[in-house]
Amino acid sequence: MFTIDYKSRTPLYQQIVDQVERLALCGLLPPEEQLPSVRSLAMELSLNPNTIAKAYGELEQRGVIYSLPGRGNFLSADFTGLRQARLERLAERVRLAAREGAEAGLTESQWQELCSQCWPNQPIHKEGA
Amino acid sequence: MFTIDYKSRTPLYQQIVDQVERLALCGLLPPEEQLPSVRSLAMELSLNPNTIAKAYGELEQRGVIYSLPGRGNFLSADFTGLRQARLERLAERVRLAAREGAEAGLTESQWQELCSQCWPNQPIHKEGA
Amino acid sequence: MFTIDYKSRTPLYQQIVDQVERLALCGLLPPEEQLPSVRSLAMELSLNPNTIAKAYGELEQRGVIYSLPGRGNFLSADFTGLRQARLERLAERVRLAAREGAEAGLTESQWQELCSQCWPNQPIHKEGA
Amino acid sequence: MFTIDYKSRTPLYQQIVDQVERLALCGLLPPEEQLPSVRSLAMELSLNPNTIAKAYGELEQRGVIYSLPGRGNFLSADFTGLRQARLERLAERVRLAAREGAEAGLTESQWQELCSQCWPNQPIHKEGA
DNA sequence: GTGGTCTAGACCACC
DNA sequence: GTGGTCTAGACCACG
Repeated sequence: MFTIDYKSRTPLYQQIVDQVERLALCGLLPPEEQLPSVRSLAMELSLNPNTIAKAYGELEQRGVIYSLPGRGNFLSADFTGLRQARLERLAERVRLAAREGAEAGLTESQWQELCSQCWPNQPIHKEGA
Repeated sequence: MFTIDYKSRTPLYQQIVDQVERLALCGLLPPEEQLPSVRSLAMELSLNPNTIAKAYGELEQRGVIYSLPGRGNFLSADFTGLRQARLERLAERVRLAAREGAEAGLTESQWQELCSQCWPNQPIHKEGA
Repeated sequence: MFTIDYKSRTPLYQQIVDQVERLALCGLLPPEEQLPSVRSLAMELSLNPNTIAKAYGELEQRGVIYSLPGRGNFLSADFTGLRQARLERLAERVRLAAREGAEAGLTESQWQELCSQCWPNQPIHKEGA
Repeated sequence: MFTIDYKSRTPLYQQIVDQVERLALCGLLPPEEQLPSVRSLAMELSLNPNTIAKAYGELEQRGVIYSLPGRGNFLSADFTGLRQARLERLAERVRLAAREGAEAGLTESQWQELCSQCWPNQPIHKEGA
C-alpha cells in the first residue's frame, strides 16, 4: 500500500505522512477508511513500530486522521482543510522558486515556459475525492 | 552584510551558504571579491567561528568560493556552474510542486495562474554578474 | 579496521577519508556496507567524534558514502565515479613527476625503468568490487 | 624571473623554493649565481618580504643556496645533493602512485602505457648544469 | 542507539 | 592578521 524509500534522507515517518496525505487527496484513501494497524504496517514495511506510531500521531495532530483507541486509525470525514493547507504551502513554495529563479537570471517568459513544461502529462488518478 | 534568523530550523551555516550564493547570483558579490574573515563574520553575527568555517568550507566544495590559507576566502572567478546547478534544482522543485498540485486537485489553468502570480514584481538587483 | 598515524602531518580526518576510499576500491568495503558509527569509531581510534564526522561528511560529499541520519553511514552503491576520479588524479600526478624528473636530468629510458620498478610486486586484494 | 600563482593553495614561500630548485636543476640558475635581494624580489612579486625571507631560509637550510650577510644570497657550488634528493623523492612519489593505481584497478600494462604517455614531449631547457 | 548542529577554546602554518 | 585542524562537551531529531 505504501512505498518507502529507505535510502532517502527524508525521515521515514515523514514519508508515511506524505503518502497518506497524497493518497487521501488523490481519492485512493476515501474518508472514514481505516488505516492498517501500527504493528501490521510496521511489519509490512520492515519499520520500527515507533516510526509508524509517530507518523500516525503527526497525521492525527494535523486532522488528517482520527484515532479510536482500541479500534484503530481512520481517515477524517473530509479533506477540505488538508487540501487548502497543501495548496497554500504549494503557493509559498512556487513563490520562493520564482524568486530564486529571478535571482539566478531567469526571465519572466522563461519562468512561464518552465512552469508549462512541468505540468504532469498523465492525469493523476482521482475518484470520489 | 548577512542576516541570520537564529530561530529558524535551517542550520545557521546553511543560511550563510544560501545568502552568499544568492548575493553572488544577484551580482552584489562580484567574482574575486574577498569575503569577511571567519573570525570577523563570527563576531559580527554572534556565531562561533567554527560555524562560519563550516559554511565557507561548504561553499568552497561547491566551487562558489576558494580559500587561500593565511590570506582569506574569495569568490570564484565565475558563477556559471552555480547558476546552472541552481536552475536545474529549480526545475526539479517546480516539477514536484506541479505534481503535488495536480494531486491536490489543481487544474492546469489554475496552475498557470498560480505561476504567473508568483513572479516577483520588483526586479532583482543585478549588475555585472 | 582503520589505522591512524597520529604523528603524520596529513590531517587525521583525511587519513580516514583516504583509507575508506582505498578499502572501497580494493573491495574490502563492499557497496552498501555500513560503516562503524561516528561514536564507536571515535572511541576505537581515540579521536574526537567531530573528527570522524568531518571525515564521513567529506566522503559523503564525494559520493563515496551516504548518510542516513539516525541510522548510520553506508558505502555507495557503486564506486565507478570514485575509481575514475582517482585514475584522473593519478595521471596528473604521474605527468608532474615525469616533468620534474626530466628537469632533474632523468632520461626517458631511466624514467621508464623507474616506472617499471615501482609497480607493486604483490597483487592488491580484490574481490567483487 | 619567477612566476607566482597567487591563487594556488601551495604556500607562496614554497612556490619560490620550488622554482629556485627547478631553475637550478635546469641550468637556468648556474652555481654561485647571486639571487635577487629579499626586498627587490618582494617588490617584484608583490609579496611580503617575510615570505621571501622564509623561502631563502628554507633554501639555505636545504643547502641549495648560501647567505653572505650584508652581501646577498648565492646558489651553492654544486647541485648533486639537491638532484639526488629530488630523484629520491620522485621515486617515492611514483611508487605511491603505482600502488594507488593498482588499488584502483589499473593493470601493469596500463600503468606502463600511462607512464610512457606522461613523458614530456618537448625537452627541458638545459645548459651547463 | 544513530547522525547533525553548535559552542568554546586550543594550536598550527602562512602572510 | 588569516584559514585549518582538533578536542571537549552539549543539545536536537530520528529510529
